[in-house]
Amino acid sequence: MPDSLHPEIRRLHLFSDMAEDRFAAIMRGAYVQNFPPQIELITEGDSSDFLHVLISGAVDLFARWNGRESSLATVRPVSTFILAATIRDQPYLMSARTMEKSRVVLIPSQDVRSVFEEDVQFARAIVAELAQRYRSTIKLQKDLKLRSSLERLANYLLRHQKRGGGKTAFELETDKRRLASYLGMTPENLSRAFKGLQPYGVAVEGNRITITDQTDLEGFAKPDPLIDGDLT
Amino acid sequence: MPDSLHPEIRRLHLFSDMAEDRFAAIMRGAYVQNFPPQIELITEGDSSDFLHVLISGAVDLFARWNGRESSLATVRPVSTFILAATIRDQPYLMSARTMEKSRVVLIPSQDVRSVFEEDVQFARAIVAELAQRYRSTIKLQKDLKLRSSLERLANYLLRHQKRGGGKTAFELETDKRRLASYLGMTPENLSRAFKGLQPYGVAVEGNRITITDQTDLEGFAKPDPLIDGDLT
DNA sequence: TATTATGCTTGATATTTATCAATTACATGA
DNA sequence: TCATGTAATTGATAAATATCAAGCATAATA
Repeated sequence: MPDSLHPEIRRLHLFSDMAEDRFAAIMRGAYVQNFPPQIELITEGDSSDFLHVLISGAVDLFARWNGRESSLATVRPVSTFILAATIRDQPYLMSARTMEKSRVVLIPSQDVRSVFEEDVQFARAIVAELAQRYRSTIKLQKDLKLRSSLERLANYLLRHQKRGGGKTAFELETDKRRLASYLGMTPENLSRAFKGLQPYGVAVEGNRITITDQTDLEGFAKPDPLIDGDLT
Repeated sequence: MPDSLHPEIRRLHLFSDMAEDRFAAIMRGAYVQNFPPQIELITEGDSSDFLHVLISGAVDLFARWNGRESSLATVRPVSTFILAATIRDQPYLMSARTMEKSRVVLIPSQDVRSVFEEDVQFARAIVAELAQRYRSTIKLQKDLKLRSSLERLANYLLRHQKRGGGKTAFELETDKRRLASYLGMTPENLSRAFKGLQPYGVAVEGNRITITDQTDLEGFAKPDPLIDGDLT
């Protein structure tokens, strides 16, 4: 793996505080791979041999059961995924596939676990990361159980808008099929949900969303920092 | 707080490996409280001043939004709750209320965070616990997004049966109203769901469930270790 | 023992969401 | 440029789930 990638990975909160030689040790065993779009990187149930770090592109984390499939999260660079499985040395609970051409660093799980035992800074960083992710999934659960599909979409749009800098118009960064699955509905109903938000000030043109009435949409969506917040 | 409670708490994986003096330090600042049923111990949004350890009784973790409410988890003794909020020093995402008369140990969050910084064993235990809980919520999310309400109930019953030793007949340990909320449905629909499982070998008599046809029920429920497993 | 409160169940109906079947829009490559 | 495949939309219908209104148990209380 080229050393030129080190700084990017090092910048991740997970690795930023660890001792230099430990970091080097972890990087020695790691290697980079490039994947075309729509490649299944991970299949749920497999043993977690590698901690993955997405360097560029995008990855969809999803799950299957009884012939059905549902998208659970999107990974965007630069960030790690399937940390919990790696740490616990247990099978992956989610599958992962590239959404676009992606570059991924694979770190042998055994190395991660060893360094975790030795490096206190690293252990702490892992705690912070896990706690953060745990809280994110709790928020998702609240979103799913407390809101209707229309409300979920409305709040998704507001979150997305905020993350993009708060501009009135912005692009969806995923196809609608996947967005529907992520929000827990069918593509058909997502289409109808967009129409349903029109009266509240949402205009859709392909992947371009325009919030024509911010106040109205927020009035309907009732965003809550304990569900939609980035920081909390 | 009476020292007699120490062994019970010490037995928790979270505290079992830490140095004796650190444990003592944590226990010094802790105190016990007894609560009657239906008391709200924690309200989401509040700052996380205490790590809670349930010693006896039962606690419901739930969330509210826009006048609605949904049960997210049940805490049974002996175990901690709201660890992630404590570690991150961020507001609670869930509210908690006693389901029955309960005894709770309150450990100042500041103490937990200090010891977490000093004690490597403790930090590791926290990692293990958080990773475990994270994986549990992922499983819940899969349950919720991939299954119908009837399937969720069927699998819940099978999990519950297993946890109770696998006997043909067992008791629900919560009122049906809460169970419905936990499973993401209305009490009315839970009633109907029980009836809907009758043809698959489920008999209900108040809180007593009898699995009259294990094979049939499992054939319908299709339990999956990656959703329903305790260990994975 | 009667009485009241509470939780649970049932039936009727409404709403939400999914499914199925076409159709349209859009991008890709021959 | 046209052909072709894929995604998105639309309409019609079905299924799942929620709501509303009684009714029926059960257990606590007077």
